[in-house]
Amino acid sequence: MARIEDIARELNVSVSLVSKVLSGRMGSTRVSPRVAEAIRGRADALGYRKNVSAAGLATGRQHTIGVLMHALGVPGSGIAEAMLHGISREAAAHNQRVILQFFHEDNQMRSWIDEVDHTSVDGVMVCGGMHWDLLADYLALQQRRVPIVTLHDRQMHPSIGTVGCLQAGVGRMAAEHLIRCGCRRPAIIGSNYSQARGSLEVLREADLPCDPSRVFVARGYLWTTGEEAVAHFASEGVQYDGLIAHSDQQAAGAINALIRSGRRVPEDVKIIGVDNSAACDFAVVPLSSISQQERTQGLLGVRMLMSLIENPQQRPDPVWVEPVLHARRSSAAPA
Amino acid sequence: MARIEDIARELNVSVSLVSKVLSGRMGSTRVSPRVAEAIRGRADALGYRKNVSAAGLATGRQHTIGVLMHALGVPGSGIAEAMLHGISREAAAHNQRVILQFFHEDNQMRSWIDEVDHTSVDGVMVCGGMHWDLLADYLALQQRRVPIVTLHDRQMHPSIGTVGCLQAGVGRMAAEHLIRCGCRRPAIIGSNYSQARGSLEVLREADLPCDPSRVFVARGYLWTTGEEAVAHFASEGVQYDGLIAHSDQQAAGAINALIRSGRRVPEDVKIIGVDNSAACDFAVVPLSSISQQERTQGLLGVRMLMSLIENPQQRPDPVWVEPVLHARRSSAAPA
DNA sequence: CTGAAAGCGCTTACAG
DNA sequence: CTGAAAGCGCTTACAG
Repeated sequence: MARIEDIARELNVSVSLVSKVLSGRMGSTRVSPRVAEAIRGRADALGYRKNVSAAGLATGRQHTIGVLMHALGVPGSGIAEAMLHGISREAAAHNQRVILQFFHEDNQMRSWIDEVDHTSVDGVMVCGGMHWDLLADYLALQQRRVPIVTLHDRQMHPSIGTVGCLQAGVGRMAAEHLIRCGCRRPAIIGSNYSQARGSLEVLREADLPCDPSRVFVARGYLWTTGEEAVAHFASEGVQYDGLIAHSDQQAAGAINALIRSGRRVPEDVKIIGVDNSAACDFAVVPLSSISQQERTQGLLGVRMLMSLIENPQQRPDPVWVEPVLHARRSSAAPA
Repeated sequence: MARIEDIARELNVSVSLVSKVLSGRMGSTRVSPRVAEAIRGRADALGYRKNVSAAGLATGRQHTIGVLMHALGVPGSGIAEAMLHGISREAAAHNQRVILQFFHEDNQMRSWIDEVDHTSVDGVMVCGGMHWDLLADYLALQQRRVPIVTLHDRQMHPSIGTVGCLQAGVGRMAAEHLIRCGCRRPAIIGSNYSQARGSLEVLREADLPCDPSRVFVARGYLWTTGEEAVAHFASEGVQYDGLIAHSDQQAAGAINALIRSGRRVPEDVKIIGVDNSAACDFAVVPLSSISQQERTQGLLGVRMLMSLIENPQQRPDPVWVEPVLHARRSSAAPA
């Protein structure tokens, strides 16, 4: 509960000087090292801690960023947590606190944003599902001088900073990998349009079958959709020697269904998922997967946001992280 | 950027009155509904947002709680995220912001705590691994008038509020379940001492084999320890018809190893894990598991912390949530 | 009952 | 160069 004033009084120096020394912002002021040392020593001895509200009120900087996480990732994927780890660590490196709020509905998010301005956070980061309905709210927030960075796979607006991973690239990587492993007729569990498009492009370029019948359009990323896809392709008589899933859960569900129907993975069908979740390693057949580097996204997102906070006029180009392939046995070529 | 003063001036009322109306704390003051309405209307029209730093400085309440998360849960378990969801939602219900920081080492945590006092957060919640080394820091934080609640499975100190799940109870539940499913000779993958003890108690009470040789002491909760346990019991010649694991990853690793060695789950060996993670549903053999209700823990933790913030003198009794059994095929009794 | 005024603890432009 | 003083925007005890 010691205040700057207490230190100043005890040391017979001005409050200004103590403030300047303790905040490290000396301006044009000069102090003898002796005095500076005395001030710091006294602060320590008194257990002085800066009152962040008072400092924030005076400077207008809160040293706080808001993180809004909109239901991200399939349960167990661990991607939301990875992103938060990246954000948390990088924010700490920039001496920023992180205010976290999870959301399930647009309206919760809208009312949170509506209450916020530059006196509560220095900037805002939005993670998870992209919601065009919220664009107007994001822009309104910017008007209130709160810079915003989204961690999405598309840039919603030129004035909104974005870090993400291009989904078409993920889809391309999956298809290229299966082809490299010897697949000639991969099928696709298509939950993500851009990923599916990327995969189909690669198949077309390689002169492999790529008609729409080879894509099972799923509504979601859960393991059940993987089972459904296997059943669907069977009932439609679609032949395939590879399966591109859009989540690891999906891929796991598909593996289970295939094994149950007597097919072998990877001998008969090679499979690859997305998320590189922990379960890839301990699946019956260790699962090949593609990581979108969520942790790195979080880190780069914070950097971009900090740079926007320093210089609000910028319109930074979107940053796209490269997906990373993790090949495991589910896609292994015959030995 | 509108301030209370702007509203007051436009409406020709006092700043005090506007503050009282907008904060809803009228004290002994009375306003006509007409004036109150006018004030609120003007605030809306001007896009007024309370400056939380100024309010915090004046009242001493920050409407913010700090959440320190110390590497919690095996990757993919989803328990850290569940806990955060519970915390985030309940904090919002109490109109509190959540400041989140992840930690990997004691010292990071120590220095965070050391910088904090009641002018930056109203209270602190500690989740994840229990670190006795930090007890002194927690108590020092309390001295600085910051109440603290830990989400641990033991109470570290009578003055520290605690919400958790008693590990012996988890162990008991696992053993009781396997016995109910027909196991007469369960073995244990013992990563958690208290859980193992609980299971052994139940075995002893049921007059089933419970000598130490039936516990494989593992160092960690990853799937590899599950494989190691199966190999260990095989090489030691330990016979078992049930396997109690202390994480789902472990259980999954064990299932894989058992299947590879030609044993059937659940026919030859019944297995149960802990965490009730998403992967339980899409494992080759859907995995029975025990949930420690992390989401509920988070919720109750916030409630306890809020109550400590209102009334710092309390020494609330620890709250232990009941573990919840989720039976799946891996432990199914013969049909 | 009402509102002017002091105060929360810091920062910094600027008078001396 | 230095430090007194004003100011950040809110809250609330208390003088009238």
